[in-house]
Amino acid sequence: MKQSKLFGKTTKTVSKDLKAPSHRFLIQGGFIAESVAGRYYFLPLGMKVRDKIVKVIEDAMNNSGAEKMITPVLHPLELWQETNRTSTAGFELMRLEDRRGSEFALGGTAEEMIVDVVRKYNISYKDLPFHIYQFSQKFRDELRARGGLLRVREFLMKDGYSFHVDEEDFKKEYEKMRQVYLEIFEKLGMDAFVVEADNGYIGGDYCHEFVVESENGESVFFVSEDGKYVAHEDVAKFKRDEINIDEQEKEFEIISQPEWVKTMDDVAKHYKLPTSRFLKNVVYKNRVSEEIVIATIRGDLEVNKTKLEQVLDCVGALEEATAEDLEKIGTKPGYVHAWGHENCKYVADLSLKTVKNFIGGQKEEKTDSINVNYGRDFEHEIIDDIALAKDGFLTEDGKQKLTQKKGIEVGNIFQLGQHYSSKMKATFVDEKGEDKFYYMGCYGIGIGRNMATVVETHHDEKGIVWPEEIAPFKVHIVELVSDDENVKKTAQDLYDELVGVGVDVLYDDRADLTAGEKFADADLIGCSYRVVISAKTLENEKFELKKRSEQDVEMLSKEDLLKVLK
RNA sequence: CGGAGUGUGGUGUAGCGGUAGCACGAGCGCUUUGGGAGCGUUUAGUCUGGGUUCGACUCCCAGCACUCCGACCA
Repeated sequence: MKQSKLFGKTTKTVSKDLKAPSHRFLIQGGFIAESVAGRYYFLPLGMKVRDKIVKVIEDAMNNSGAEKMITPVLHPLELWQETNRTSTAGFELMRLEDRRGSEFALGGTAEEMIVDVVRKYNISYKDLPFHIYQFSQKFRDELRARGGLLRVREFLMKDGYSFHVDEEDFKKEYEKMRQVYLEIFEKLGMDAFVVEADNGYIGGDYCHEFVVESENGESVFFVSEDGKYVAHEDVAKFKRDEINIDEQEKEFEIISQPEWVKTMDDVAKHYKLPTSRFLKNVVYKNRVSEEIVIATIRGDLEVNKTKLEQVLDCVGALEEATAEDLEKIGTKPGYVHAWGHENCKYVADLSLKTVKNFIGGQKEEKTDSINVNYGRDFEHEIIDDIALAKDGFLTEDGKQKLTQKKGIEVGNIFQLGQHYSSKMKATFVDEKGEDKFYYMGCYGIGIGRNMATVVETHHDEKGIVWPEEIAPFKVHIVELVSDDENVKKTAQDLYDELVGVGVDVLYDDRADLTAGEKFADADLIGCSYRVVISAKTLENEKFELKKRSEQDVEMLSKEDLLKVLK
């Protein structure tokens, strides 16, 4: 490709609003352009990279035995109604209607479509297992897009779905995909953590996220010292330290307490005790059932809403309660009791068993209760793990420290079980001639997000340093403008020769640009090798070669140069 | 969806209740050519709709868009 003909330009300045390096460099380098928030044009340069990432994934999938296909982008809404995901899907579905009044969802994930196509055929256990996948544009009505390609409303995703006779067979595929995914991310130049995660609205029992550590990531997860336990904050288990478990239980009392004592900090100050000695109530409302949920937890811990939803089996349904909600159960913010409210559900965190003689739980304007003991003075019908883990907490067995990390979720694999096949009555015939529901898994990778994540992890102050596998071009020939006609001819000859043997080359043939501008662009775009041809290099009949990832330049004869680049 | 903020040439920005300025880019001419070069010249702008005012880019209201925080989120 000749750079003079390349559509899309680099820019010297870019809005300071673009904080994520991937966002800034991809825009500045002319890889992508914003249409509206969360929707991007991929310019020719960005398309080159995207195609290469697609190729890496496609090759890996095909090698694993999966088969590529494609579903329509418009999904009949009835399918989503079959699985009851029109309202419960965590993301708002984008809906539309054709002029005959048929309703569709713009695909955001494709479980229903795939199950639907599979159930159109009479399939025997002999046909199983199989794994079908696609690359397709996904639409998600994200409330807030951010960070350029890191979180968007429309993006290319590889999503695969495997079908099995039972869990045992499925597990082989799950394990295989875990390896395939790790190899894909390695080829893309990234080290991914395999993180136990929450299933969310996809359904099923367990799943893993592949997370690349990064400052600009949104996934928070924990890693044990030996690296064997890696879990997302929404599922991370940890040991609650025993605060004063040996203390003797004292007599329950209601005592007076100054009116200024309102927050957790206030009580800690007033009683001169750590916040772990107090009871805390966090109130939620189930937006589907309207039920009020009161989560009671040790004062120094926080409730993890996702864990709470898992415990109550109401994924995505909880929201913070408002003052009006509290009124309905006869109280107001700051005066929620740990027992006694009618028409609401109480859930306790395991931490309530680590403290004797809690303070709090029955706060009124001028009084509160002290020496409150869980199990003696109050007890909730549910006690479970609903607390947020924090950096430095111990693993469940108490043997290792957990380190908190932040990263970008670049892919994930899900166990779906018979969640979809049973809801959609998708069956195969087993060896006894009986209809059985498929046992399923699904596997996703967002292409644009991977592209952004590569930039997040492969850049310096001047621009992107693409891994060779997915660099837009392997070689960037930079011809420095000169009176010497020979410079142009030498550059053109080298370009023709490399292109002739199938090397991917970008040739900066632009006239009237200074060396500085050309070098700055080359650094920004980030091709793996830069070859400079100028009057100076020609003096010795040499070519200057520099790897983008290294500082030093080499002067090579054409023969040696071709050996490196071919 | 709640809170905050911002909207000025293609891009990045300044400014003021009274003629809208700078830089980059783009076009042309000349010069220059190893880290975003110089001179001259041309080009192009106050988000939309109302209101206040003699006069609004500026103040007020509404809408839209974008950014940030929260909520939400394979």
